Amino acid sequence: MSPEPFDPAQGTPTDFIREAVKEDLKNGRFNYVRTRLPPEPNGYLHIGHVKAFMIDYLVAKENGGDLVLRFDDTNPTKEETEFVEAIEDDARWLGIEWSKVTFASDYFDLLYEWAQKLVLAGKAYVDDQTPEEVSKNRGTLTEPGKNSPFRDRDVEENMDLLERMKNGEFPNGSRILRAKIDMAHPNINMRDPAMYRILHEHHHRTGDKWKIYPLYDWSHGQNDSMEGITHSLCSLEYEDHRPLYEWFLDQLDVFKPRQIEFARLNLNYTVMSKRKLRRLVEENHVSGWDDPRMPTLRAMRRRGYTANAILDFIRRVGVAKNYSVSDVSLLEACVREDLNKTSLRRMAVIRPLKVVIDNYPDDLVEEMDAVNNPEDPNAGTRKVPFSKVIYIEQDDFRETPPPKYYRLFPGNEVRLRYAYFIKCSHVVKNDAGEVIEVHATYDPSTRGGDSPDGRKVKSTIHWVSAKHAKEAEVRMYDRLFSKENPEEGEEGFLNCLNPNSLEVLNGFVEPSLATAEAGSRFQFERLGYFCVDKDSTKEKPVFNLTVNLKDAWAKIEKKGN
RNA sequence: AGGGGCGUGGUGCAACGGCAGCACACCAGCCUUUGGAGCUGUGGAUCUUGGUUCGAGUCCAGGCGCCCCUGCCA
Repeated sequence: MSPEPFDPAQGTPTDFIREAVKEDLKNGRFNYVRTRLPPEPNGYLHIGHVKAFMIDYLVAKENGGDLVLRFDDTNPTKEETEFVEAIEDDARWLGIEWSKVTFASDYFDLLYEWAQKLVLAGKAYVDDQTPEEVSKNRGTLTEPGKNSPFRDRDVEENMDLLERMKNGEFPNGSRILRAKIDMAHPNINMRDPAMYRILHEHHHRTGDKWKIYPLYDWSHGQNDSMEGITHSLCSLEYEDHRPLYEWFLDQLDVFKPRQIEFARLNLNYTVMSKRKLRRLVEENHVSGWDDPRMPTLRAMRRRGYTANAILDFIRRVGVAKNYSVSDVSLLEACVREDLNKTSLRRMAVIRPLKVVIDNYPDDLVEEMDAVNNPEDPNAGTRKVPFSKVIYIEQDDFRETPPPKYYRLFPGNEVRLRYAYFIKCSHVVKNDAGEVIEVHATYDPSTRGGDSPDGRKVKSTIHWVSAKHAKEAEVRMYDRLFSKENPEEGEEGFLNCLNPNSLEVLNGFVEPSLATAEAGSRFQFERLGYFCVDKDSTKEKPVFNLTVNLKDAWAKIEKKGN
């Protein structure tokens, strides 16, 4: 019943990173493998992170190495403890294992000593230029920068100034510590990059101890070295930073990990940047970080996605250096494949239409045997009550059937799943001319769904007994954006929100669903996979659409038009 | 324009000088007590030009296109 645990060794294709790591082991560059997960604790994990996480985790695991979960908390103005917990929780849910949890801030003291070493060696200096001057003197893509007038300060003065920066003697922004490299370097990251900035801010771990905080370039590689990370795997935009990563380590003459870059995950019909996701939440386009339409792990969990399905998707997407945008339909296919094997089937009618079976006894109730999961015989069967008045799906009835429509219409016979053949006799309409009630007759000899005379029907439809059904709220989700690439344009993504991304329906579910617990998953036959939401109550269960079933009829109908 | 990368069906990824393949999507059919699932099949790609080679997606040279880089963000 429970999904099989994810086996990294199974079917994980090789890629250029795995090959590079193997090569490093073979030629002795390293004799073990250790990677690191470097989330910044300033937001929730989204599916894009999963790709990076799995590369880090599996590369370590496949080579008998380990993974360090290191929070990159070098910027106290943006980071919060709340996210640390959430990130760990999501990562655990994915099945990722790490040997220890660390923080960049654990190394602030040692990192400061290393900075002093560089100052002493004449490789770093305190710059008093304003941020504007620093920026202006950096030059442009095509023009070299200009040396700072403070670049040639002597070592003693630099040491003194750095210490006083640390002690909080100077205001924010008044000075920075910079590496002394080359202001004319064609790679702008090498034009005397900043190492420390002054920030009189409270830090979620170190409190008020520090008045200066390291920048990413100065922190990350040094932390990698301190932790004995062999392979620092990151996304493409850090390729330009690799020369700097290596420069610091070379100057320091310390253990030197290897940085390798790969293309991050992008998904169509989705935005992935933290800033944009935050706007969706803050401007109430969604109900929160765990709104099931969001690409965050919290949201996907709530929606009913399994870790297995997400991991399978990541595996199938692969790893390369091409900028790429993956198709959400692949993700959906992975979810269907996983859920198809494991989900219990239930009947639910989400857009109800009343059907009265005129020749069925008024007070009779029969218990029909229904299969729980045709993909899994061990899932057994259950009883579903049947009676004279039932609900069927509005889509399953047409007064005038279009071509190729096999479902119920006047004069046509269909099978009620696990129950009887019924034939539509007539309809009842309201003043507006809408069909509000369908009348039918049943064939008592077809109990269970087969006719003794061998008569066939072309369609089987699902139903619930009106008398026994439980009312339920069903939240139907669709893509949050109506454009394949909502990211293009700054404001663009808010202009292409799909107005129909959430539709709340009130339907009826079979009685066995009345007590389903939050988080449990079912297939509603012929509709899709659904997950019980945390908003569910005993009085009114709430179901989230995880993903719909493939709908062949919808395709036929669409083509007809 | 300077630097760093990347160009293989619609999408994502393979092919490591030797028959361009896989998955999803698409299309057609079979089967079906889910128009689900499953099964079978079709179509469709090496950015371009030249070179090396018996043989080039792969190696070389030029061109073209796309992405990233001028935070005291990561």
